[in-house]
Amino acid sequence: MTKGITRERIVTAALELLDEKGMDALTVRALAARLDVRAPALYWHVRNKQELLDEIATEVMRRVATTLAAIPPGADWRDDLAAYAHVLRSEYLLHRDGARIFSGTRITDPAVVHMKEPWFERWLAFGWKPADADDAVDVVTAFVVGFVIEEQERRQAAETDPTRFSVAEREAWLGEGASLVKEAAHVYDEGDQRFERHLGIVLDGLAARLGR
Amino acid sequence: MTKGITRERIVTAALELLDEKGMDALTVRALAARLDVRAPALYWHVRNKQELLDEIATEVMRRVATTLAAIPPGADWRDDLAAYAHVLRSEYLLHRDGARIFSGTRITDPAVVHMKEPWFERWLAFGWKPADADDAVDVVTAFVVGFVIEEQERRQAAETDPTRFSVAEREAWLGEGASLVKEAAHVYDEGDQRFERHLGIVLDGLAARLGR
DNA sequence: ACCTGAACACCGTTCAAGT
DNA sequence: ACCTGAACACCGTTCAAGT
Repeated sequence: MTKGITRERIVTAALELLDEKGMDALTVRALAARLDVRAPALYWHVRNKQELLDEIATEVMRRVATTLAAIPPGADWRDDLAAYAHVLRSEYLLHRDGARIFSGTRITDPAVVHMKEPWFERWLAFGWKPADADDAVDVVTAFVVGFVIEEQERRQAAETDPTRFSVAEREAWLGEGASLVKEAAHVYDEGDQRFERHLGIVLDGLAARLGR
Repeated sequence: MTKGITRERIVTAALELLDEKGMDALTVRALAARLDVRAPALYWHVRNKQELLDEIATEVMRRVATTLAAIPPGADWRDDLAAYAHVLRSEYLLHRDGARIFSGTRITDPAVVHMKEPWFERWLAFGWKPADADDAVDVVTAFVVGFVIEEQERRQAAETDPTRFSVAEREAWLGEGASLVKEAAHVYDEGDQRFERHLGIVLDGLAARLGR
């Protein structure tokens, strides 16, 4: 009870560190320092850095699942999946490089996976099969992951090099030609609006395949 | 003309190294060794490791664009986008951790972006606006990125821990309950078939929104 | 113009030893 | 059971110096 390092405290501190300083600064040594301990101490609680990352990713997904469980269920699967997509994106956006780091996650806690069950139950009532529910969740997840990776990359690039994503600079960089590509760039919108529209497209696809 | 290190040769060697040994082994020093040169030499050709990664990602996207340009155009936008999705996934799968590394790409060569133009031209003939074409490409890209990240993660995990993704082991790990989640896992399919089905869903969404 | 040697300030991880 | 000190085998990057 002197130091009281636990897996929980390690994960919490790691997320704080990540948010404050970014992925490159999330080192075993820096994490140990934040917990007022020497680096090798962490290896008593966690096998290696990969396991640490798995643990962090699991915590993030636990927050997603918990947030969702607290939301009143929607009118149909479309509402539910939209809510999932929004919460997942929000949680990724909360953490620097979130989508990159936390996607392709090896969840370490079965309880987090169990939290899918109530959703599956509800969707079956709409006539889906378990495999359909699985497809739906995975298609939406893949889309959100891809979208937010691109989104966060863009934001970071805009921070370090503000000229990079200005329409004018981009046109100069593109040089002659590609007028349609340039025209598209002119009406390019970012953030929530774009996400909403693209998510709508994906959900429309599910409606077409799995029926509304 | 003694060593003849060029940006091109560096990128080619980096891709080889990545394929053979994986992402962690793609170090500046190992890359230099492969080119029969000392590490600092690379810094004459490339500003830093991030720029090197950008250059590699650009080469990968150049290959995607080149492969696509060599394919006879499809009957409609759906064929075109399906071809794009397939080529993108294939190119990612060719390289270890490909989707993770190459997504959120900062393309360094305008010529690669220019290669989108002919596709945009064709799709406008189907009644799309440039912004629609942009949305379509980005939604498909996001989906493919997310799908392949998950796919590659799964494969890697299966390599290092073959029991991890066996249905029986997973059920044991899940413990009691979550019967629908387990049922879905039973009929889970991997690889091409799953990709085809999920891509179909996304394309259906585009059809619903942007019209066939 | 292009490359090397040497150095700096770091990494993740292991392991004997301490309490 | 939990943590430290010291060490190992690395990193990316800089920079004076060489050719």
